[in-house]
Amino acid sequence: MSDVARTAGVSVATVSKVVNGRYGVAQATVERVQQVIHELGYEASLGAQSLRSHRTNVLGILVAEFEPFSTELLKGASREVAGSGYQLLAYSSGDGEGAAIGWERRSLARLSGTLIDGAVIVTPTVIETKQGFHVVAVDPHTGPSGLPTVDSDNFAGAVLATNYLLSLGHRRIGHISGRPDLESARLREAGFRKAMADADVAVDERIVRVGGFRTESAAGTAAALLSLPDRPTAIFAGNDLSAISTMDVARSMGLTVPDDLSVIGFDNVPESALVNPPLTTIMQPLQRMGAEALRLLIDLIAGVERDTHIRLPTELVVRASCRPYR
Amino acid sequence: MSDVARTAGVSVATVSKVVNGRYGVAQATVERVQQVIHELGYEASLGAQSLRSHRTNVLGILVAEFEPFSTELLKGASREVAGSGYQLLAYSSGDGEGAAIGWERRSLARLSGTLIDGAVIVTPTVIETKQGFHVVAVDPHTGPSGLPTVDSDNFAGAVLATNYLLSLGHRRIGHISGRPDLESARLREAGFRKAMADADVAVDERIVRVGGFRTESAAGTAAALLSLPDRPTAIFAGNDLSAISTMDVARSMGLTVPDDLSVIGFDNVPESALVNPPLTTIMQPLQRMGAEALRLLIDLIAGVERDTHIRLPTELVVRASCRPYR
DNA sequence: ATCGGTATCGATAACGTTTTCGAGTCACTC
DNA sequence: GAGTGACTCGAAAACGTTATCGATACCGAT
Repeated sequence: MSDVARTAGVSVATVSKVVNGRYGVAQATVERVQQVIHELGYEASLGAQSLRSHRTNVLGILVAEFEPFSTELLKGASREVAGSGYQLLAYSSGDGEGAAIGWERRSLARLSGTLIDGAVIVTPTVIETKQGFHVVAVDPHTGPSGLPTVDSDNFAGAVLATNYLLSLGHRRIGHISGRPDLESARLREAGFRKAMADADVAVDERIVRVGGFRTESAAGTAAALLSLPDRPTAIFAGNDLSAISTMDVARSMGLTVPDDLSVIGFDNVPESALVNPPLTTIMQPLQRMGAEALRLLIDLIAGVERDTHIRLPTELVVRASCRPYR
Repeated sequence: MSDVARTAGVSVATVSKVVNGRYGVAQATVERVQQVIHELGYEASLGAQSLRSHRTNVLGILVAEFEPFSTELLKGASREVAGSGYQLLAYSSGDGEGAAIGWERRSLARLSGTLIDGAVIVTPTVIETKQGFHVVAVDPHTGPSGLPTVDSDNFAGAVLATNYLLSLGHRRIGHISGRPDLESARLREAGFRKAMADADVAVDERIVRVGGFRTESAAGTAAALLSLPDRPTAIFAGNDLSAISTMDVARSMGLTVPDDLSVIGFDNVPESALVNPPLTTIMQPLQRMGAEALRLLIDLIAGVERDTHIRLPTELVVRASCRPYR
């Protein structure tokens, strides 16, 4: 900036005023300075700017890692931010495996006082919101709490999945649930039980087990379920990862999907369409969730009065991993 | 930070030393300060930190938008950054459509003096590298120039695609090329011509036309090609978007793919597996490109001597959009 | 000739850090 | 008991920007 000032023959203060379009600079000076800025390719330093003015027109989206789930959200957010006058900054603390819990608090502390005007946090655990700074949570571990939240209807989606299996004639339906500390996992299990109850089908507790939402842990659970003497004819997995893992295990045990076993997942990650057979699953509108979260954040900053909890509908996506019983 | 200093009964200078593990602080003091830091949940402000020290342990990845191409790169980069001691910050200028060219220069200027220690830039056009600051380009418009670069073997991939169509017996093969200002598009066309020449098949210039890599423009080109009296029996599209667009146009003209027309794409974006029929295409290892770019950047910063141009192999992915001629 | 008002600009403090360097304390040595 | 060195700590400057406020110049009016 001082380069620009020197070249244009003015002070840095004047350059700053020109950059920010403040009143009190002669028209001729404005043009001259802008010319020099253009020539030198000057661009304000984000760091210094925010340090002083606490306003950057940059919104943050904080994720533990850039995996399929969060990158889909990112796409949606990116589409929404275009033309809003904001820029988007995605930040990952990069501690592999999200090993260090509390990443969301630390990242937020690092970026909030400075750098960004507001943030979308993906699947946060604990969240104490510093006041005067706006935060939107997407799919938080604990379900909608005090924070403005965007999530999808996990309960209804689980009912959808279970009813689909029931409609195919399955009665002996197993469930591989997610991590018990996650609200979404609890809701999916609850939806499963509700649908079973409504259909007057008793749930056999021996075929409802924790799979933990991860490939390896789900594989263990699937193997246990499938080696029972009266194994389930269909399995509702808590997420697509678990479902895919279940199909692998089934194959390795000599079972073919969907002939010997129907499997349905949850999430509709891109991979679910690529596996063999393509996975029937419940879609969460991830991109739309990202877009809604960003819109909500922008509105909050602008002071718009609105509903601060958005729940988006889930949908059944029928592919080829389920088949009528018998 | 001054809060921490006051609570711990020391000066901010001492706190800074503790945070950065500098020598010259008594063991007892270190422990007391760390205790207070933990209690107050203090985290250094990225902005102020970089402003002063020009070292943040944060690497940037600059993209025009978060679309499938760049988010795949991002996944790869994210995996690579884990455990490296760096954090990852993805930045998008957010001018929809990349309308404003020069976004890469402006974003870089905004973040480089401060905030990030180095950057990966995705599909940049012009790039003047400020010295003392490390930049890696992924798939640059102009091909490998002075900058350290990661790209995939577009030429060999195009040869692969063309040879596949030839091996199916097609002779009348059309090509919908990309934007002429992109090196990758030029290389793909060149590969196409090379393969045709090697097979002693003449290229009919009327069925080689610019499609521009975008859905709408490619649709126009496809429509023109397919309404020729002697339309091609197979089309090699410059990228998957163009290929998908071509299939749509073919369908709307009453042609079925692959029976009446074979189509092959390039990129292997996730969407290509989801369309009907699933698209046969050439895979670029996007995630691996992201990972390689990040590794290269880290090495450059560390001063490791190494090759600064990485070209990754492409691969044929056979799905269902091509069929033998006759 | 003086004054008030307006338009324009620049000096300067502040934002939250890091780094340098000098000052203070203490134990030891001669 | 004074000098020496090692160890610990804090004052202050600097990074690049923005906001405040006072300085200057010029104009027209009294």
